[in-house]
Amino acid sequence: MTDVKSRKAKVTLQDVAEAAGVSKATASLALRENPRISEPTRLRVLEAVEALGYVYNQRAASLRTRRSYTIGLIIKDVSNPFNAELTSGAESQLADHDYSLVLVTTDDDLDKQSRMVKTMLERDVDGLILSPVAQTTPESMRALMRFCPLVLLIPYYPELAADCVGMDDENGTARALEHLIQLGHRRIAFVGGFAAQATRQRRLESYRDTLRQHGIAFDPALCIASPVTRRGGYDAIHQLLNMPQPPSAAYCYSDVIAFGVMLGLRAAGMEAGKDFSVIGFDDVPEATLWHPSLTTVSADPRGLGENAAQLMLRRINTPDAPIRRVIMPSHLVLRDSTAAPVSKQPN
Amino acid sequence: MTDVKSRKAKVTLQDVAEAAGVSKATASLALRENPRISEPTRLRVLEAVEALGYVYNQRAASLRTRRSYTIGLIIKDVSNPFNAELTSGAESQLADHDYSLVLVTTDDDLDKQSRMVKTMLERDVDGLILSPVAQTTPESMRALMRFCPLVLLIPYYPELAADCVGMDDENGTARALEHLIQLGHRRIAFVGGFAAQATRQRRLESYRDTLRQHGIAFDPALCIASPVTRRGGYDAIHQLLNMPQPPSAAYCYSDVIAFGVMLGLRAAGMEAGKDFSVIGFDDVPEATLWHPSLTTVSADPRGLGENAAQLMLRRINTPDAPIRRVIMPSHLVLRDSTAAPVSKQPN
DNA sequence: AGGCTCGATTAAACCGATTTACCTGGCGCT
DNA sequence: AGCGCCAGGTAAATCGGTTTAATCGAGCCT
Repeated sequence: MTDVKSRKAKVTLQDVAEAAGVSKATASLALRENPRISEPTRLRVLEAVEALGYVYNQRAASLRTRRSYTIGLIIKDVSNPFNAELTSGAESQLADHDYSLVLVTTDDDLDKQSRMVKTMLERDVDGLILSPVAQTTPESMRALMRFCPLVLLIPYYPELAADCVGMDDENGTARALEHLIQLGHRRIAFVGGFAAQATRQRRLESYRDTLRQHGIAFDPALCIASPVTRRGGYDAIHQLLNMPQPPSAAYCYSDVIAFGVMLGLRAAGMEAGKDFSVIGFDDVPEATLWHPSLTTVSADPRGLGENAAQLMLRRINTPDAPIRRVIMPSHLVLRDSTAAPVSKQPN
Repeated sequence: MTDVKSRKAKVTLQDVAEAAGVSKATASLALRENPRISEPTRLRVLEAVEALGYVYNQRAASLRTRRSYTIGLIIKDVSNPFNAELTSGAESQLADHDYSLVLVTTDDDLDKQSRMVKTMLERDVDGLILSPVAQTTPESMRALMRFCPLVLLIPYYPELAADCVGMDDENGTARALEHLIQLGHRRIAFVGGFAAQATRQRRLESYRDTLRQHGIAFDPALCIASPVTRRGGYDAIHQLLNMPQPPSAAYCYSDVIAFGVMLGLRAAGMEAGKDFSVIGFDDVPEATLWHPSLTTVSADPRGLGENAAQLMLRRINTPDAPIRRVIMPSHLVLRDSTAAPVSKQPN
């Protein structure tokens, strides 16, 4: 129980070995519970550890073992609740397996992403979980994979042989639109996101397909691109309501957009779930809290993070395993922001 | 531009040195831009780096330099928006100074906290930013400080000589209550949190003081302890409304509690901002979105995280600097969840 | 020519662990 | 007694950098 005041006094394995009257090698093996070390000596070492207040230096060890037990998570921004949940899921999953999470954000900037990837590689993480910014090229990802195991987070590259976890955009979108169509809606807007986003492209396609299957013509004027922010949704709905033939419902690229749409509706004297129907995507915790609560496609962000972590651990433990793409099922959560259209619009 | 397929082929500084026809020492010094190395050789080294695709191994270097450029952040849970913002602030601040953030969560469990602290120490972080769980003892913190620089996150220990960043609970609380009193409220509840929480103690004290200053008697029956969850607020308001002399307003320990209270009011056929006044604490992003939007004490979680990171960097760079306690100013944000009481209650 | 200085470079120690290959003493067996 | 074997330990190499002290050659001066 040495109560040294100074912070400098780092106790090393060497010190422990000396205190226990054994060699450094023995001390190391004893701590790793190697059977070659007899029980009595192991106990002596353990005592010395206790007495000196030794703390194991994982960093030093990793130099030899070539395992840092550290995974990098690169996302655009933690404050977004979807990403916060995702991070939470990944962190807890990794912690359960004695891995640590080092978190960096890119602010959706390709340049910063490159810098951060470099930093992570220099930090010698055992793997990288990456939610790439929109402009990321498949080539750069391929290059990255030569340096460390990689799990891709949402926008997946079909041409890239990489583990990844995404969402079932198609099914989610189809369910959402079928719900609206069933309620009687015919003019349904698609709101938010930009054309460059792969995820949006997939959803947009499903949107189109589903409409077609139900004999509804696709009207490009009803597709509004916008930043993925509340403001984006707010402005988009404003634009839509001012059309000569406005829609009666909106399928939104994300909950955040949907919130903006709902605010915009209120500002226009309308109410979601009464005069207009709104569906989001993600099911962030806020979705249940809004008034009216938001009907949305549930994407289970936490599960996404957990799965990404699991894929990573699997890859690390069996590097030659076949690549796996996990598609998280998504389903429609019915709440109060959707209703039949206010009539007046014939079948 | 060697396009080796195998991932194993780690290029080391030694390889670079050989390729550039210099010694390992020279290569190292060249990369660190040491003036002792002549420009021509430095360029040769740089070329070799490029040609071989060398990536610097910060981990190996840290063994000698004794700097890992890594800070541990230990919080209870990332999915809580307040903590997500805080994390975001800390991360971006650290990234600006080439430090990385390793994130771990405790789930508000003392045991897990101990394990995580140990893990972080073994990972040899340069410092620890810790938001301690309620039962944490000052002694354990003091012990921890012997191992690495420490910045404490909210519940601050007056008896502990540690850098910390907290919020101005007193001022925020006083403003909130004065606002309610000004509106005409006399029976004002204090809702949420548990007696063990230091933060709650401070706010409760300010609550009491402010009431006294305005000649209002303190009624312990109006103070309801509860878990810091929506459910906690929901149940608490239920209990309060069933009192013989129910309050007309509630000052809540956190926004989350306040949301629960508002839900509870609605369930009881009442509406915040009309039949009852509600004030929260934290100003999480959701607060503006609720209907009615929540009057709350703004605590700037992102700023909190940024300040914590700054304190940490300062401590690392000047270990002997006097300890600093940053109190983030908090102010009342007036929104729609407060109004004059429904009369009937005389002065 | 010899002595000095100085700038550029390098050999070798070091950081704190892991791990391999070798050593040693005691025991059982013939 | 002699031999082999084994359990229990240890010396030394290793991981990939940094840093210190030493080396080396060239130029300058007298």
